[in-house]
Amino acid sequence: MSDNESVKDPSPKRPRATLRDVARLAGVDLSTASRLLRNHVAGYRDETRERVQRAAEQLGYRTNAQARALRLGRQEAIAMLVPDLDNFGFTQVLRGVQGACDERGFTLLISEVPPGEGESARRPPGLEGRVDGVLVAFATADDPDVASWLAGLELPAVFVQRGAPHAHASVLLNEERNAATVVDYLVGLGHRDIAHLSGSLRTDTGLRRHRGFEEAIARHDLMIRPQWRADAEFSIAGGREATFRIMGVSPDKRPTAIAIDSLVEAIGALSALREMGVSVPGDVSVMAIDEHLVAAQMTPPLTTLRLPQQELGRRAAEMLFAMIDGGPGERVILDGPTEIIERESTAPLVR
Amino acid sequence: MSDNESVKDPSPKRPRATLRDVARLAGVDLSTASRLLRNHVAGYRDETRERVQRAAEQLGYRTNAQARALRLGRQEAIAMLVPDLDNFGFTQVLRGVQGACDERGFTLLISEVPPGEGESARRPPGLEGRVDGVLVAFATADDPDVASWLAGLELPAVFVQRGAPHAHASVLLNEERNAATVVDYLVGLGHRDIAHLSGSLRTDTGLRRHRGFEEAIARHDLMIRPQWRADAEFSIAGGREATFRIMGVSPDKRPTAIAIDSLVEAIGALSALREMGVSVPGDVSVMAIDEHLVAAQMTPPLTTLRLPQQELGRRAAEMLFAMIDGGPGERVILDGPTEIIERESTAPLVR
DNA sequence: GCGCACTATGCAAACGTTTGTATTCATCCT
DNA sequence: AGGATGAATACAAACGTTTGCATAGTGCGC
Repeated sequence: MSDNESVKDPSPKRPRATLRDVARLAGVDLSTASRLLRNHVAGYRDETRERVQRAAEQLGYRTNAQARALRLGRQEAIAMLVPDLDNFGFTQVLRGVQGACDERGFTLLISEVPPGEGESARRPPGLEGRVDGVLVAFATADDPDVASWLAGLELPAVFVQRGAPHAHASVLLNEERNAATVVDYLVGLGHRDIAHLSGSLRTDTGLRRHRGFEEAIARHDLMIRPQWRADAEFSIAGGREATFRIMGVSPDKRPTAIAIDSLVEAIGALSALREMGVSVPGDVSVMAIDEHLVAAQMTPPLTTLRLPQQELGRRAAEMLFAMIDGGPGERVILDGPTEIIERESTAPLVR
Repeated sequence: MSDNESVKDPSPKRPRATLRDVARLAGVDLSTASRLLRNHVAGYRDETRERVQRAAEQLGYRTNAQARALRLGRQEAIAMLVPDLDNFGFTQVLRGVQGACDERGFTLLISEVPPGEGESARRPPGLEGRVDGVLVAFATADDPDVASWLAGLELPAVFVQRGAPHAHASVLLNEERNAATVVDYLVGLGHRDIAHLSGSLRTDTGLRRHRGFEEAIARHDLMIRPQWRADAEFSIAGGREATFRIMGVSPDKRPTAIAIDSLVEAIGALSALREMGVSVPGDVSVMAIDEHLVAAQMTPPLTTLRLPQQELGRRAAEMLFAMIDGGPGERVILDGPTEIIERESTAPLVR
């Protein structure tokens, strides 16, 4: 620390104009000002309305969100809880949520809640009275600790993207289909020995992709070695390690393709394969679910399945809004369009 | 959309217990309950204190943040505005901020504010009355549009990481030194023809790194071709394009090393170099400022300069807290420790 | 037994809104 | 002309806290 330099005080601290000030200046009652500024009110003279508007403008009036919240009993704000801001999977979802919030005039409060290790889990403070509902993108929603904390919040909650505890409102993608799409693509390239590097099977998403994978394998009448199924955390390290497990067999027993449940894991996988001297896609094709610009920058650039994440976020937010308005929660599976981004980590099987 | 399934209404909607309820149950006055629950009050009997505490517990009382905020005139919350959640540079800073907030019991509101294209810039709504101050990590703080919006907020603001308009409170790193560190390292490897792929020169950070680079070059008594200075946006695409400019000269006029201002740009650079068939580090060494796990996964793994970003975030938050408490803003340059992470994108010059 | 200094607690106002209801005033109908 | 109607606006309560001040109760010295 060095080289500090003070700075002129930015504001002369004139206290903010209140509604009362506006009313006084416009020569009307408080209630009149309130109604006219929220403007969906008929029954006032245009002249009065204008007078109030001018007064507000002149004083630089901005409505005090807390007072409003207090009176209304609602915040017009929601929170989105993500386990890890570094995970590429979330930013697009967040943007979808953000868009929906902007439309409704809701404030979005993003909070990173690293998956809890028992009691040490961070419980973001101040959600308490600050938001009307929560979007939860945990991998570990089943964690009883997190679950009970969430319940204690007594707020409408929608689980999104990463799976949901039983009977909770949620909007998820058709993960069975997504996993199947990957398998179908790889089979289309001629592969028959396909491994699955799954995301955590403790998550709904992981389980459903697993199911989809298995069904697709069966549908194509393929066989699979037990070692070809490896479960990992949604992280670079998890992907690396699982890849060593999958490929750590004699070369003739290796799969010719690996379907990977997330981009972060795929990045780890690439790193492991390089270390093992396995050529991609020469020896093994690699394909990941999740799309992000960075996939194009790997060596080789990764073939991915792009998911409609933005729409996912938007729908989840909309459901949450509906619940805030008293509606019931639902469990919806979003069948939005996916897209295979063909890059260079996959190739037809030559034998 | 398909397969929707309704879900049992999660809450019987018992209205939240208020302080009045607690007081009633404990048989004390509202004010007593209030004081005892915020507990830094002497002068009450222990028995009363306990009675209140028990009542609160029994009713599951949680204080209503708005009411409190309204009364106190402050939110105990701050916002951090980042231009792009996809940029690796921010997550660590965010964690530092988060840590500081947790300690003070402040709520952190993260918001992505994509750099504005004139009027279309998104102004996150509801900052208005919801936070006591703002941390700004824009690249484009000089944008008059953003600046005036920020001023209109009339909130204490601290600029962090990406540079600050004149005379605004800020905490930045010693970017001159950082740039120099990179140059020194490359020179130590024997390089004398060093290019600089800068982050946007419209940012304070960009300018200061540029200055540091030039000074270091001069200090080592080196020469530099004009084409070796390329300015780019802080993005993958920006890095790619700038690299084509730098290397788009006859091979004998190419630099032997490139110092890059950010990891995202470096990722783009690697992609461009691969496309041009330039070997890294065989033909050219590449080193980037900013560290992130993903740097280890590039081909080749990138040598980087790790910045004390977490501390940066923490300090910025603390300064903001001080300003919220009425203190003056400062401009501080953080001279925290940096670390060179040596990987495989740099090599000694052989000639 | 009276005032005094405490100690422990209650009273009430205030923060800035929103909104149900009351009021004023002009107009119209019969 | 007198009451009913309706338009335009004002009154006042309420949301859930915090906090300055007032008050009731206790023990004490005289």
